Amino acid sequence: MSHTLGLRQAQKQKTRQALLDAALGLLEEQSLSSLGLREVTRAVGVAPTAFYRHFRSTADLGVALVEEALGSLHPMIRTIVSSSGDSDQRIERAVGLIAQHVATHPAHVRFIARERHGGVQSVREAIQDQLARFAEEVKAALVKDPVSAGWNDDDLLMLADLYVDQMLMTASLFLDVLEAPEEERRRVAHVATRQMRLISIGREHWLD
Amino acid sequence: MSHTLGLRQAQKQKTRQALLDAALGLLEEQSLSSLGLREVTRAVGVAPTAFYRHFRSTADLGVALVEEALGSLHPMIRTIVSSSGDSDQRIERAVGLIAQHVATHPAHVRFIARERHGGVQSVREAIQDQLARFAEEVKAALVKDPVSAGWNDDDLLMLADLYVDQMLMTASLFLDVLEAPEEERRRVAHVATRQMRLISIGREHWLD
DNA sequence: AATTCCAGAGAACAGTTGTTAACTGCATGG
DNA sequence: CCATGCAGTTAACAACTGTTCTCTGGAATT
Repeated sequence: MSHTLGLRQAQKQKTRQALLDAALGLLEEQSLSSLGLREVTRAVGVAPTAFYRHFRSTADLGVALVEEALGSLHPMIRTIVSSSGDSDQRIERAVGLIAQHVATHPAHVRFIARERHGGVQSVREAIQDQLARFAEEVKAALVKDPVSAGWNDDDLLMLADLYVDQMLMTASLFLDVLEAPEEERRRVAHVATRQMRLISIGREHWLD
Repeated sequence: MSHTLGLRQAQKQKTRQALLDAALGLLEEQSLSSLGLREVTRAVGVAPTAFYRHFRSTADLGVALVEEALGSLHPMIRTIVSSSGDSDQRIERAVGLIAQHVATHPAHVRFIARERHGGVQSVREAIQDQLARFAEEVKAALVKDPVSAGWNDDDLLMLADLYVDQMLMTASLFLDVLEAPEEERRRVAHVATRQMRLISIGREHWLD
């Protein structure tokens, strides 16, 4: 893998990224299934036909956006699951990290929340795949935790799924209050923290 | 309130319902923000301009669909929360009812899951409002449960929200496997049941 | 029986869409 | 240095969109 690209390919990737960025911006107030190819190229300042040099369709662009959006989320997950400390500390740190990620990548979070159940099949599938990966990763981390002693594989995956879903729900809630006064943002964080805590308590008593 | 409508109004409501039904059908493979008014009228077999006799815009129609879709869900919630028996029995009955509702009203469930985070603000808000109502209702039922003794209002609402979200997540999962072999549908039901159970366990030990 | 009302039809509008084909200019590799 | 490759342009297409205005037939009201 040469990381020194020719001027040619460098410029190409630059426009490609511009298309992705423009699309992400336009998707703040609509869904992917209504995103037009001309709309995107117009926002970038490039001819409509240039779009085809990079993507077969807007659905194709959507799949690329999934990679980008969930790629940025991946390192955060690793940080959360590898975090040390007691249960409450880890939960508060996790909620804080989620809030921070939503604040720095709001468009990514919005895109995933929106298109996870959205109208474009290929994009839905791409998201499901990546989330399944995340769940596997969470599960792998759970295995190493002493609390998980005696748990079977199925139950570990069911808990991992629950955590992933809860993480997305929380992220979406943070997104809704992004512009709201800090008081309300703290309220959302407080609710999310206690929901996570309740799940953790359920986890600790699962084998009773 | 006279429930005997004139021929006039009866025919009008009939067309209105036809528009709603056609829209719901078209929304199986796209999102509301890409649904065209002409598309809907064409599916019904009526002139495009007739649309305006019933809705200001497709967003307006979307809000009407929220009423319809979540209206059909309301009685189910009441059944679930007023269900008797021990925790495990109630959970299994709840999961069964959700599965049944998804099987009988798949388009409604898809619409809510899709547009909850979708691209049309007014519809998103309408869904949030209704879901907040549901959470209040769940909370009201939780108060009556002896397990909730000593819980404060905030924690009850946070648990109610968790239940509502979990219900929607489960419904969406059932939707994904609607056409799948029964084995996989049973697997989904099994996972959902254990997730609910884990939450219930957390609830029982919340005050420890 | 005469009048009003109104759900729906019809036609026309300016503007938009995705896709095609043939092009231009410049970075690239021989 | 010259030939090739290819990112992006230009022009044109048929098809589609939301919205307006005008009209019509039959139910509702008097």
